[in-house]
Amino acid sequence: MTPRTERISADERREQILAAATTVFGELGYSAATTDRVARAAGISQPYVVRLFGTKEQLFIETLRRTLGRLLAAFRAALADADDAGDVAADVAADADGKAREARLGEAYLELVEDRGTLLTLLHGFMMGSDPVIGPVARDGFLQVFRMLRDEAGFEPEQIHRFLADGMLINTLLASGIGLAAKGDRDAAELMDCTFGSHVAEVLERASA
Amino acid sequence: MTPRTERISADERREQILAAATTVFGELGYSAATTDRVARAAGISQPYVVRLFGTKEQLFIETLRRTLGRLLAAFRAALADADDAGDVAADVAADADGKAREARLGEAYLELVEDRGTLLTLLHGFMMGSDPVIGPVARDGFLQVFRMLRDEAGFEPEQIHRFLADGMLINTLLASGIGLAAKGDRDAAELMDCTFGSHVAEVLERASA
DNA sequence: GTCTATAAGTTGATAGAC
DNA sequence: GTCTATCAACTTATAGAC
Repeated sequence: MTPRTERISADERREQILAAATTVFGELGYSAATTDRVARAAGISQPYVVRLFGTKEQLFIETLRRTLGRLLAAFRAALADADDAGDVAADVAADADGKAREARLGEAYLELVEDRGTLLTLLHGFMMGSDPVIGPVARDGFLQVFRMLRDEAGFEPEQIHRFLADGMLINTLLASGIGLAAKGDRDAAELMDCTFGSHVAEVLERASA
Repeated sequence: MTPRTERISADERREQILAAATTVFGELGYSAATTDRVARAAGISQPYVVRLFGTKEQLFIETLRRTLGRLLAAFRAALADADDAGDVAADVAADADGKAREARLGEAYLELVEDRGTLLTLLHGFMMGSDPVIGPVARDGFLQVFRMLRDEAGFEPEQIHRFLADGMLINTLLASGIGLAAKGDRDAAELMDCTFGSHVAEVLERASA
């Protein structure tokens, strides 16, 4: 007889819960999200979620850390790709090289963004700067991204500025649902088109769904 | 004998509550904020807040609308100033004129941002795009800003893009508390400096406090 | 115009069984 | 490794007095 819930290792279960938590926290934010929603999204009981992570706060922190880790990993993978491609034309000007890396990282970001929960969890984390325990985690993550852009991607200050600013605008358009609204609203469509080309606009529309 | 709470007109009281709500919603977000916190910030009882606004959701919507209205009003005032100044040199190239307006609006935004609650309330609103009743209000507000930049400020598409992107980055740096952290953290200071000049960085530091 | 009292619902967390 | 039962705290909203 199949048990109601399959017994799997604690590590697998934790990962499963963190994935579910990313969706739930992303959709509802930290305080509107409930451990019960996370539990049901993971297909287990609410007390078991608490048992495994101690507190809701701890669950969010681990979810946030995991998401930040994935973001950095995706960027690093994109950089590695960019380096490979760069070998072919190793002599191109450093400036063009920087642009190429920027494009690669941008693409990597868009791919991540297609998972709505991932990015919204990050955003919600950044919004909680005044929380004494979550705030430092979020800031630390942001600074890690900054250092990566500066030290590993070799971005110029102005490049960093633009990259981060565009990322935040994408986040906002996504979170507010303007990406989706663009289908039916003329101004929204024009806004999407003028802030980012039609390419990005399409990705955001898909991601909004 | 002075009554516990001074009796004032309902309109005055509503405005007072909305101001308090802006601070509380900004600091805690929609769902972590309680009607009790708002009441205490306004110096009245919790049931009275509910009595005047019907529901917490309605209170937030009115708070959000008021904040969006103030944002637009501040931008329009800045544009009026810019036009006055422009008269003196009415013959300058349209391009330079656009830049001047951009600078004015940027300054106006920074002034607003100095009230932490105002901007964070907006941000929280934008994050609630998937809420069936709050989402539309937030999107509508965003689009109003877009139309104002396009039709009243006469911004070029790329100008709109940059203006919005920079605004969102400022919001994030503020909300996450990196602006404040810059005082003690070398990387945070460099981040602030490289994304925005030292002028803006100083304002953001003040606003973070 | 404003309060006190309180009902009713939700949610995080604990205890203990299997 | 996972569940059921359940408590305690909190929060929105209502009723009714002043």
